[in-house]
Amino acid sequence: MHSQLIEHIFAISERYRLTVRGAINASELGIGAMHVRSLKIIAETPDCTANHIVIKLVRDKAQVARLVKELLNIELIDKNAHPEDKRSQILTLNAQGKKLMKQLQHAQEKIQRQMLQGLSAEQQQQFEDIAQHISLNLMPSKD
Amino acid sequence: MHSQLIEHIFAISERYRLTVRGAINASELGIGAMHVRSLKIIAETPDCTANHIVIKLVRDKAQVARLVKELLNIELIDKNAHPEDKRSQILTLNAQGKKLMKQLQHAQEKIQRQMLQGLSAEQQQQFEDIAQHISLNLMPSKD
DNA sequence: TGCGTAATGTTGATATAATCAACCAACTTT
DNA sequence: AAAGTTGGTTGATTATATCAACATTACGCA
Repeated sequence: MHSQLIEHIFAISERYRLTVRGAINASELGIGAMHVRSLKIIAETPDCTANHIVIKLVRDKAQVARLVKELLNIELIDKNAHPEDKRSQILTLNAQGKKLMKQLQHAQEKIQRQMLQGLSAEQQQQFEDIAQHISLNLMPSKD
Repeated sequence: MHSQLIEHIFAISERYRLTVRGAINASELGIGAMHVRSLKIIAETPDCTANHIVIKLVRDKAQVARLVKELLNIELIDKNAHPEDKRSQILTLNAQGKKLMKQLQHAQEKIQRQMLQGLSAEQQQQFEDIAQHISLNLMPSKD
């Protein structure tokens, strides 16, 4: 059985996280991996709400609320009233957030080049497809 | 670029962790994913030391020291003097630890069957090989 | 239209995991 | 013998996660 498989997955996840952190001086900004992931979701989602982030990250809404609050505090994002639902706010990157997002993108591209080194395009695609398959297999079911 | 790739990796890692946790009633025992990983390392390593766990998990030795201490406190492992190095202790699973290890193995086999469902043996092997390749690519270098 | 339920978000409290620094004893190298 | 390194411990702090309770708003149904 592939008991080593999950250790490789853990290793990739942990090292990627550490590498991104180092690359953007996360400590200086007082943000961590989860802040970064939230920023990415806000960047790529029109009309992004906290609830959307909860769904995407599969996280407790309390936790996401705190992440959003922290991003507002360090002025990387703005929030605006939802046009239709008074409970919600629309989250967007502000100028500073967009700037950081660019830096982040450079860092992540570099890391991805490193991680995918020595792999053919076909292998990369296969790996991504299987990773998606596995992650869906592990999706918490509703029943 | 495969910016979704790392999100799949994160998803697999996080869901696996949660699933194992649930499967062995980790909260009852007061242990978490890192305890479990440490137990596995102790189980499969003759003459296991805390330092060996540090190397395997790529973790701060302070953290591993605390993990080991907690495992000693809940009486899943024993420690014995190292025959040659007074600084070290040899860690081993005791009867209770071995029992839990069996439970854990059942749980992990089940989860792995779930995660690998719908994948051919060849795909599984390819995925594991590429995962190992990627994790080595991300290994922190000494220079 | 009013009521009950669900959804969105917030806050407090607590638990798990991780990191940095300083320290001690033991081992290795010079 | 002294200096440097290693294995481990502890305190302090930070990051991440989860549970529970709550308030407000939205929705569905009788």
